[in-house]
Amino acid sequence: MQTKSIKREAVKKRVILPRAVRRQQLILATMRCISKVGLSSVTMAQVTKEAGLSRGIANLHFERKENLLIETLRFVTDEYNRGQAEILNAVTFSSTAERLAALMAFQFSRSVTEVTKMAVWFAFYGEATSRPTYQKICADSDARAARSIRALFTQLGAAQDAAVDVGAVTDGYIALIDGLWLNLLLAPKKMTRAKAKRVARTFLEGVFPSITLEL
Amino acid sequence: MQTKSIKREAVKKRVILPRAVRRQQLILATMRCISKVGLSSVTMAQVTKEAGLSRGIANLHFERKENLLIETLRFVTDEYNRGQAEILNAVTFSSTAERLAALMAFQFSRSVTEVTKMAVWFAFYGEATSRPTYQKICADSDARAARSIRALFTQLGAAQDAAVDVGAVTDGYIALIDGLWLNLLLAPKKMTRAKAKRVARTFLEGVFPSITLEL
DNA sequence: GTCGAGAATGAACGCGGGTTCATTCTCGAC
DNA sequence: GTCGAGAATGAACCCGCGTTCATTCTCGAC
Repeated sequence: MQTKSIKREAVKKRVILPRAVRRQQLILATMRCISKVGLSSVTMAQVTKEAGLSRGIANLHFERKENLLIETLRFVTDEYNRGQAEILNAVTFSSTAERLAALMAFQFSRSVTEVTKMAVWFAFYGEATSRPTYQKICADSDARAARSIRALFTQLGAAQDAAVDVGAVTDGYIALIDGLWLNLLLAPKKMTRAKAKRVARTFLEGVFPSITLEL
Repeated sequence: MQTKSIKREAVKKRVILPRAVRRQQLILATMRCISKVGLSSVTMAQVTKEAGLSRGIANLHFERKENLLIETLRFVTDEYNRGQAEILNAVTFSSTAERLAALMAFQFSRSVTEVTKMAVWFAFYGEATSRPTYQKICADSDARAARSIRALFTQLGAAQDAAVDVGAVTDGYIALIDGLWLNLLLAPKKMTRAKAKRVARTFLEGVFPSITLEL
């Protein structure tokens, strides 16, 4: 007799999916919401709606809102660190300069500089001062990133004629990238990915005079 | 007969002060609160308590919470821009290099890098993506700062042997300072004001080889 | 002194948001 | 097919926060 299915449009069939899938759906929805309305006014209702799921599901998979936020931050930092590590550990580069060029290309790639990700990144940075958990995640991520970049710069420094303060250059390069990302986010009309790359190159050619960077 | 004043400790006498004073008290209290609990969880109750005033006073002087927050952001950016302009417009410097050194000293002075101020600064940056008003205030402040720094660097560039991409160097310097501030805020144990200054100097000496910066 | 303007107070209100949980639904085991 | 475990739902609850406003207090004008 097909009673229910006749002329019933948009019948929402309940779907059951693995925990990991649900968690990722919610994390991605959270990122979109943060970049849309800001960390300080994201609500659970918005996130679950954005994910196309029911009200209570976030609590089912993350217990508390705070956990969802923390996992979102971790998701973004982990993804970045994986990408960076992939380049810095790859064995396929024929020169250090080439590896460095690849790093910069990655740091200013569309994928990394996507508003959705950078908005999340800086939203949490902005709250890190008052939230030890955020601060720790950010600091750990930064430290990991710094260590491998420092190694790269040590190689580059050894190939120079004059002595280079590798520590200062590493700190400076990382700060420069952070600052450029911030600019990219706050004034996208004034700062572009191409311009940012040129700025970074100018800096590197300044401190490593004998380098040649093809981008 | 002195009825009331005998043995009455902590008698709260109601004090009436000019509007401007009250506003500033509230703004300063807001800054302390933001750096303590974060922009996303500041409450009016906290702010007024921190200011040692009554519950309703913030609404009396600012109407809505949002206005208080906006004025707080403006307060911080204005103060910074006034300080920077003072150095960049001063007529007392005998050389451009000297003026630049003064700028750096200011940018990493105790007063500017105070947690209370930087936490506020980055808290609003973090929300700027989703709040046009914040974004505009930040962008305007940045633009003003950039213009005068660019003028300074144009002078420095003209004194160099080789051609310098002044636009790129200006953008880079500003990004570098922002990034160093962020580091100072997030990892104060790893980055110090002295170290940050050294990093900035390394960068400048790289792009302006013939400069000498005494700090 | 008296009076009025308006600054300051804080109790009370209403709404919006996180969280809970009874209920419904799905799917694999048997 | 039947059953049970547990995934998913969303209405309901409750608390906390921004905002309001009747009331109190201060101070300058006269």
